[in-house]
Amino acid sequence: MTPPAFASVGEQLARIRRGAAEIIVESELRTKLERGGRLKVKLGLDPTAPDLHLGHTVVLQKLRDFQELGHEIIIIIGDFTGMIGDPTGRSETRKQLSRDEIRENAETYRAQLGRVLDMPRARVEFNSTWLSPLSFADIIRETAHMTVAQMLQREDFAARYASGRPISLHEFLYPLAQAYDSVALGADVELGGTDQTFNLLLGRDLQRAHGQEPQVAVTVPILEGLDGGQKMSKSLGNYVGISEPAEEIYGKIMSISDDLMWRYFELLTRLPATEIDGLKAGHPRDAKMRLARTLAAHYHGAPAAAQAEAKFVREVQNRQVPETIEEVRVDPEGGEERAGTARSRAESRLLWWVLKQASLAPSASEARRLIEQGAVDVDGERVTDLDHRLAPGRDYLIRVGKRRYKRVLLESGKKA
RNA sequence: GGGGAGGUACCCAAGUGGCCAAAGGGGGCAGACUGUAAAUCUGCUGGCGAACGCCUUCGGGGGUUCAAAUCCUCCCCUCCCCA
Repeated sequence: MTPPAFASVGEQLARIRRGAAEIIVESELRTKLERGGRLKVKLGLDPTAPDLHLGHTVVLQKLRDFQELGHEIIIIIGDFTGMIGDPTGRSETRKQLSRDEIRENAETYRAQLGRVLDMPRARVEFNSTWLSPLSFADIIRETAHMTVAQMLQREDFAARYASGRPISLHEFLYPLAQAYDSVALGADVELGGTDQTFNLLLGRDLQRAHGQEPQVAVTVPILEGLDGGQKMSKSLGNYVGISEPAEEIYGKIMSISDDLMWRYFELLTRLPATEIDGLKAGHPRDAKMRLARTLAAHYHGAPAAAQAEAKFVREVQNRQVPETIEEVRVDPEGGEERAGTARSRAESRLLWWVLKQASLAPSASEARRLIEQGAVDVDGERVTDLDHRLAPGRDYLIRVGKRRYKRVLLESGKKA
């Protein structure tokens, strides 16, 4: 495949700048572009979390920009560094992944990355390729290029050090390993979130130490999660995965705050500014629907997005009962035996017990709380009576909370 | 090596013999309000066929006591200061 002819340096820079947080150093980037060759543009990915979410797509879109500008993009699967774990404040050493797990995760990555990048034209590397052969002596030589004071410039190290929380020595090696990747590749540009700034800069230092021209660091903003506060991450549960069904993406986007919505418009879509301004003038709900539709369509196509929207309007805005509801069979004889209580079972079962059996509540206590708080509907009727019983031999439409429906068939219990 | 401070529920953090299933905050869940908004207000937030009660839970193991998050003891882990 022939790469498209390079756009002018000015156009390229404009494209790269858009949505970027920082370019360090922009004049160096200009120089590199002016030479006219394909730049090696690197992005490192952590192999332990192969489920990409919208937060990841911010930087991936930027990588896509470089790709469309004709440069060589290189995805580094951090299979070696993955065993260290990037110290993000949580002091947790990760377990080493097996070869098979890594291979499997890499495949998952490839499939998911394909939703944003042109994978046939992308280069994928595993950093174990050059990191595992390093000897202890090699590593010592590399560590000699950095100082503790330098490490403590990194914000989360500094914060932990200041507040007396532990910093394991090996955590210092993560940025070093990442920097070494840049050396091994001779990277011209490295991308990352702003939280990666330190690591990217260390790459520059290490490249210099190896007599290479330092890479340019291009950072993108960190996307806030659905809660609008912390960054989007799987472990915080405030994320939208790009592999999620269109209706999930749609629904999750509709639940974000208005403030956050504009942020998402800016970082996740490529809508022209004028169009966004137009949306700001209208009803925020409509703007949010537009955002939800746009993102759902991006990963699942326009038809699926339209369907998701229709479903949302029907079930959520118009509060209609969903068309498809999970059905659960509950055996009235189920559960643990308890002396003296078996008699009443066959005739009827307490609602809270049924909720637990149908997995509508994790425990009987929780089920009771939900009933007491008015969160439970049976066949459209709110039930707040803890003693409410259901007769076996028929099914019930039970709703818990705003949107959790299940059709529960309480069996007759006359088996054998 | 010496000295000091700590490890409490999902997270932070009170509690230093019974009134402790353990204050307060965050988070979460639910209700009200809505645009499934957000914000706000209110309630709930270990488990067990209610309440009463019982069981499990205050780093881990032993022990003292009628009674232990709290006292003793050994062990594990973290941080600070000095060397």
